[in-house]
Amino acid sequence: MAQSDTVERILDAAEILFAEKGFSETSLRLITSKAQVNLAAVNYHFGSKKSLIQAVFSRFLGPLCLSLDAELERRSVGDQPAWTVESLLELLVEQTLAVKPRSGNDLSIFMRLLGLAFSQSQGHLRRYLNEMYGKVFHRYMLLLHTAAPEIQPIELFWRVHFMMGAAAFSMSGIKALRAIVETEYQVHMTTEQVMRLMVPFLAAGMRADSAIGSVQMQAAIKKKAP
Amino acid sequence: MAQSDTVERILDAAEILFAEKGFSETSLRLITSKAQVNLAAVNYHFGSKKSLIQAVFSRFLGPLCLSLDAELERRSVGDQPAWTVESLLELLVEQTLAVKPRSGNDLSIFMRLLGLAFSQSQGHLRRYLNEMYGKVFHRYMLLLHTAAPEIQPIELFWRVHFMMGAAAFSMSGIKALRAIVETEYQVHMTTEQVMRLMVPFLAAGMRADSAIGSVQMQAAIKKKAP
DNA sequence: TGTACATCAGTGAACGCGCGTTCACTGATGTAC
DNA sequence: TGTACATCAGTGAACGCGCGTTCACTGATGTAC
Repeated sequence: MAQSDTVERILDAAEILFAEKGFSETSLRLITSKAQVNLAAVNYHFGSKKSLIQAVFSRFLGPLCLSLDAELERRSVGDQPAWTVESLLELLVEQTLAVKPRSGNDLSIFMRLLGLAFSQSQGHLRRYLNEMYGKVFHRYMLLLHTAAPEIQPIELFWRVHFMMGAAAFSMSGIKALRAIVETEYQVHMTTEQVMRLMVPFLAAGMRADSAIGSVQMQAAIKKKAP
Repeated sequence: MAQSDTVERILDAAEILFAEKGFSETSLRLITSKAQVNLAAVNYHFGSKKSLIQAVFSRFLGPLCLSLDAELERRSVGDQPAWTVESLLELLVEQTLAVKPRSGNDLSIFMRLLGLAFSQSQGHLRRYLNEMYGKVFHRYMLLLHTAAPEIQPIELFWRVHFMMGAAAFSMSGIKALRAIVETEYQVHMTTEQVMRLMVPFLAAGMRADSAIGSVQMQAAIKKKAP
């Protein structure tokens, strides 16, 4: 290899393999052989497998969060129309779709990685993502709160996670699911169309009547001493 | 150990450890030392680690699917009230909660295991679960369709998967999420309360206005020759 | 009742294997004088 | 311009470790005659 595209090649291979098999089921030997680089190159460039995992996430979450934050900033000045739940969800879809063409990879890879970040017990990864991107996430959460002020913050928190689950799960298995749709209903759908199908589903869920009151939730609330 | 509670002890330990760390991150040495049995006992009683994983799932999914199927059967005869989306979701929650007290384990363990079944790439497990419990799942899907006939089958298909995603995802990370809620909002919530919070969210999503028309989806539909 | 054998749950030690990581080394390129 | 040295990306082989699995064995209990 002339000069260093090694780092990019490792990231490309790792991204695909992690999405396919999970983190601990993907060995460095598998990654380096797919990337056609030396086994020791991962530790040379990244230091450890953990750091490689974090780098894979940063490569696509970095630009996404940057442009998402910029867009939120842009619309926060002047007399822009107020955010609605739908427009916030659509913004997220737009921004995600815009980041996609980076390496020609299928969008489902990013979504599946996102799902893994939550479901696999990689404590270091959750800490890293929270430290790096927690601020944008929090800002987005606040806007959702202003767009749906009738939902209590706690319920909003859970609903956001229900949303993320629906997205991460369906997107991560989207290849197999699209195949089923194709044979079962004779309809071909793109990943983008599935994402757009998700918007009204999620928006309706976000706007649903609160369940907090009807679920004897209040009894469980304990205010801690300040 | 006098006589064989060894099998149960292994299952108890494996269940907890799998839920905590995932399948491949949990070694047989960890399981057998927690269960206080000999390392070789797992292979003696179960044959392999894969079979142990399947046995862990069967122990709680078996009774759950049995009683869920029985309940669906019971309400299908005579002039019972028709199913609604909400009542179907609530039935699922009730049945899941009813199975829980088996060994005094926290419900979140079962939920996290269910989440792992989808998100970890254990092909053998997905095949096994589909073979064992696919029939009840299909029956439940059909009832959902009769409860929400205004949703086109394709969109219903996707919405069911959005639902499963929301459930599997939030439940599989529930321990960490509950901890966040506790520190951030000073509110303690049980897994059961979170599950009940999910019902109106999912039901509203299921009932949302169709997006198929407004999403230029029609243009993509291609009818295949019969 | 006594003996021989079969069954079965469980055991302890070892097996080979693939893992992440390390380390001494190479060879190309840049820099100082 | 020539030489000595530094830097840096990359390499090949080996390291020790923990893994799932295997196997010969034990000791208690049941069964046949």
